[in-house]
Amino acid sequence: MYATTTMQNHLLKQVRRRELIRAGTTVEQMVRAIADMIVTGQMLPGEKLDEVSLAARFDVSRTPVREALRELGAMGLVDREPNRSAVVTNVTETYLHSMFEAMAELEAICARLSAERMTVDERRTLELEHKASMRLVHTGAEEEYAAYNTEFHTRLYRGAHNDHVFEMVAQTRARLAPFRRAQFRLPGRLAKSYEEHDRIVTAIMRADGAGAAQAAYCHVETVSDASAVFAAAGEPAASTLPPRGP
Amino acid sequence: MYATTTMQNHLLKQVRRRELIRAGTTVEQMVRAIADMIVTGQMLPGEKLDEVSLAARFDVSRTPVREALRELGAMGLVDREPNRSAVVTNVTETYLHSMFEAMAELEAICARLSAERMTVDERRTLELEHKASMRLVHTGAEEEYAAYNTEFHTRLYRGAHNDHVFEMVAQTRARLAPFRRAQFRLPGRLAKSYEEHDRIVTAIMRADGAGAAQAAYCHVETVSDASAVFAAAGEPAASTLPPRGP
DNA sequence: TGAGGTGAAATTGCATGCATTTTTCAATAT
DNA sequence: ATATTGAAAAATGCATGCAATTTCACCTCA
Repeated sequence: MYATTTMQNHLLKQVRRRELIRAGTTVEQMVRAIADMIVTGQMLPGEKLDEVSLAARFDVSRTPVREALRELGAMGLVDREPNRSAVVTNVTETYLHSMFEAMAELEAICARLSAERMTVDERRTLELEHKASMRLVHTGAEEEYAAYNTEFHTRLYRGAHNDHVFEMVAQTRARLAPFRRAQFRLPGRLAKSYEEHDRIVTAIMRADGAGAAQAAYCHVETVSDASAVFAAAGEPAASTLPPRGP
Repeated sequence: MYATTTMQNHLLKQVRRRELIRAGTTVEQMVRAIADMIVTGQMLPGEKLDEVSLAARFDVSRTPVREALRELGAMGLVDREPNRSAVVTNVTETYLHSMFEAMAELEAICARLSAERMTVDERRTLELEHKASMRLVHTGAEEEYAAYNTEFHTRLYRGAHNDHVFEMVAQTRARLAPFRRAQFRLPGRLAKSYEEHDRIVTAIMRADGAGAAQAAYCHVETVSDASAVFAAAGEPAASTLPPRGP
């Protein structure tokens, strides 16, 4: 299937090795590549990931492919069942709801801790970049704003100064990614997002932990509502968080 | 190394298959077995897990062993680096602290949600079992109380009715397990634990979410302090959570 | 037309083997 | 005595091959 002679394989391996000097082992690279395809929507929930195709695609044998899939399974990005192909995780509406709710709780924690712990530098950067993002809102630069938005939230997660919380929130965010695509396509979403960020930033600058938590919780709530959310392969899933703060 | 003829292998496989009917694939079984050894302290942080030994021990080839190790790595129970043996995760004091803090936050969330969402049955069971546990405190049955304690907390996690939060808290608990052994060996710890449980249960029965969260946060805080906590291979790590509720 | 059965092809699960990297340990130098 | 080096031993990374399971097209029969 991967029809190359031993000789050729060795040559290929040498070539690949050089590319990978700054990219870790084959498996790590594959995990990143596949995770990225899932998170960015190049692979959709429900899509099959068969080992032979992936092996051909990455020009490796099935062994590293299987290890990558196992890791992706542990990360929650793909579902695996014995003797079945791995599948991009497609969660039930109930589970999706639980992830959004958990995300709101986690963001609230990060916002609260950020309000209490961010360094002067972190606060300054947060506020500066936040204000700069207004330009993107005015020009309606959806793509750019989406990128900025990711940075903004990552700053919150880092600002909490808790590595384990950071891991959890990053993992939850990755698993949620396939289901929150195109959230900035909705009209007026950019401006609303900016305003919500503003409430969070203001509270953090005041070291108002409770206020920051409340604002962050509500922010995720509206993202949860605004997101183009699909439960099972294109089936729309209404999903509203309970109307409380933490 | 695994010196068996093909013939013998097939026979062994048949035998194993029967044992595994209710245990999933070889890899899944190994993941459970190894995770259990780590969580229960049969393997200590820093201990090496070499593939050949594990293969011999479970009487399989290295291929499934490698997959199991990769999954355990993704779960955070072992550390893996390229071309190195896997090692039972041994975290820094700082990271350990961040896990305990995260645990406190997660328990607080579960307690709050439990107070708001537990069914009548769940509340009744929680209270009944809690009261029954007083007997164990009086008789000083440490082992039994530890088992009950696990059940108690699992009930809280379930009572939150949020599957993703449940997953996160379960994973955090598993990763913390190697570092919190023997927490009930300290004199008076059983009685104190019971009292703290009592505050949580009382708040939940009153549907007092904030009170339950506060009580749960403090409970983890004292567990964090009381735990025999070791950062790097036997090095004691003082670890106190900040003196706040969520 | 559709439900159910059948066998070949496709796919997964695991064993084995080879190349490469790390580890070990003794010999030598400082 | 400690540090250094270098080659043998051991361990990991990945390719390949075979058995077992699943999938799917096709056929049969109601």
